[in-house]
Amino acid sequence: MVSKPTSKETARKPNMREAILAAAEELFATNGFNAVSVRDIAQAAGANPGSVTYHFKTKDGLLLEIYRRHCGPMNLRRSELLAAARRVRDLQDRLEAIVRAYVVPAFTSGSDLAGGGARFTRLRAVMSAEGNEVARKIIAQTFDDTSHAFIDSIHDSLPHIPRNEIVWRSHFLLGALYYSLVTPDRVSRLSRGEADGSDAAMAIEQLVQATVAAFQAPALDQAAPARRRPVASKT
Amino acid sequence: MVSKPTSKETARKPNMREAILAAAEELFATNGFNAVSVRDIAQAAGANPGSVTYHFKTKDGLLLEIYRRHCGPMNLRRSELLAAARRVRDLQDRLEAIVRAYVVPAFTSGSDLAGGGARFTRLRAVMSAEGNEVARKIIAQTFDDTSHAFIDSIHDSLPHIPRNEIVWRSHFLLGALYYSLVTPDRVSRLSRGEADGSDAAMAIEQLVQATVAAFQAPALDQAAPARRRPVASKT
DNA sequence: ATGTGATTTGTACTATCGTACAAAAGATCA
DNA sequence: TGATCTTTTGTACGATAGTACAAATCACAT
Repeated sequence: MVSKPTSKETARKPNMREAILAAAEELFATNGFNAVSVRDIAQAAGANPGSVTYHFKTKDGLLLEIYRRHCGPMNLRRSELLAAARRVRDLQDRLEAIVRAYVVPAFTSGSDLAGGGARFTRLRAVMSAEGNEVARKIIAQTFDDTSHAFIDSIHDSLPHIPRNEIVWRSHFLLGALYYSLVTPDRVSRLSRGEADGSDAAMAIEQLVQATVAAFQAPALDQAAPARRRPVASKT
Repeated sequence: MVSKPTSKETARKPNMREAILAAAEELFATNGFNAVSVRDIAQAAGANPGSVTYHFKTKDGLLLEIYRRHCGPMNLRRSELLAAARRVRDLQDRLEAIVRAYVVPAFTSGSDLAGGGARFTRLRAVMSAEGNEVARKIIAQTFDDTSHAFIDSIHDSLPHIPRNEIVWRSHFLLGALYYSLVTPDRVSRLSRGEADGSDAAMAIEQLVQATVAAFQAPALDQAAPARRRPVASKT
């Protein structure tokens, strides 16, 4: 009962549990939850199928543990970066810093987990698309607070934009962020090989630049209504 | 139960084949490909599992037929709207019209198929996230031409922006579009019920407004480099 | 009414799924 | 070393997956 260095320091020895988590993360993020079997995961981790059951009880439990592993550190990092961003004086700079505080942790490692940031964000994107229930629950109760904090901070920088519209634009930001991680090859393809969709640093810069401009767009109410002219629809 | 007059084609009578397609579309778009069984689809369509095999041979064949059904009409509609948009004189109006020509067919019906536009786009988003091979192939060879046409048209309206950056921003647009259809409830939640994420007309307007501004943002090269100051990172 | 081709049904087969569980192997310390 | 946990292995079980196929049913021209 004693003498087990309470799982905090076990990280040094080659750990089967960690290998399973990493393999599951990668496979889920690439192929979705249902397309990956417990046996696939075990094989990728060099483990026995029964070992997965032993450590995580069920497949859902494994997914849950992946989320638990990442949510805390990523949220913490975001909060720190957001706090720093809010201290920026210049309004334009502050807005950019806030957006960057939201984007950067999603692309880079959220903790000491090697390169797990982008992979975990990609996983979240896929689970979100599949309407995974386990993920839905834990995400709503983990990230909604942070999202509200970001929205409010952006609203402080852009008080003339209604909060609802900032919500929409934040939503677009998250969608763009997700999609950039899910299908980076499409960027390479459409640019005819001239851009690399897998270049995280470039993705961040492009995303921040585009998003800051999107946030700064005039609100819908305030957009000159005379200019609005819908394109002809056939039906 | 007699006498549905066989007007020329099979299109008029209540068709089991159509019911299966519609049910599959909805289920795939909501839960992903692997989470939905052929039996689920048959039950939702009020059909027999064997009927699915009869009409579409395999589950992949069913998915393929869904794509075939929608890709043509949606592409056609987009081309028409794009052609009209390109004729707009005012540059600002033209850019907005182009973006609208890209967005509107994704949200609304792409043909006579009832309300299928948004549903099919949601399906594409989910298949893209899951890395579905069948979808990947047909999408790349069906939509890439159209995407290039849009990118080139936008580039014509914004010649001072490098084409690569327009590719990035178009990519963000598609990501935002997808995500709006995949999790509209998140908009409702984060706006504390004040906005309805399922309001397609509102989503279109918000998306167009934000995206036009994003496209008009200065290029990365041209963004005043003195202003760029990364937020402090801890690691 | 009947024959014919198209469709629907019912069922069965094999593969693989998630999970359970007992036995083997390692690890830890008196 | 032997006793006691912890971890890994091997295997098995019931459920469900995709698909095949023969029989039943339907639509309709003759």
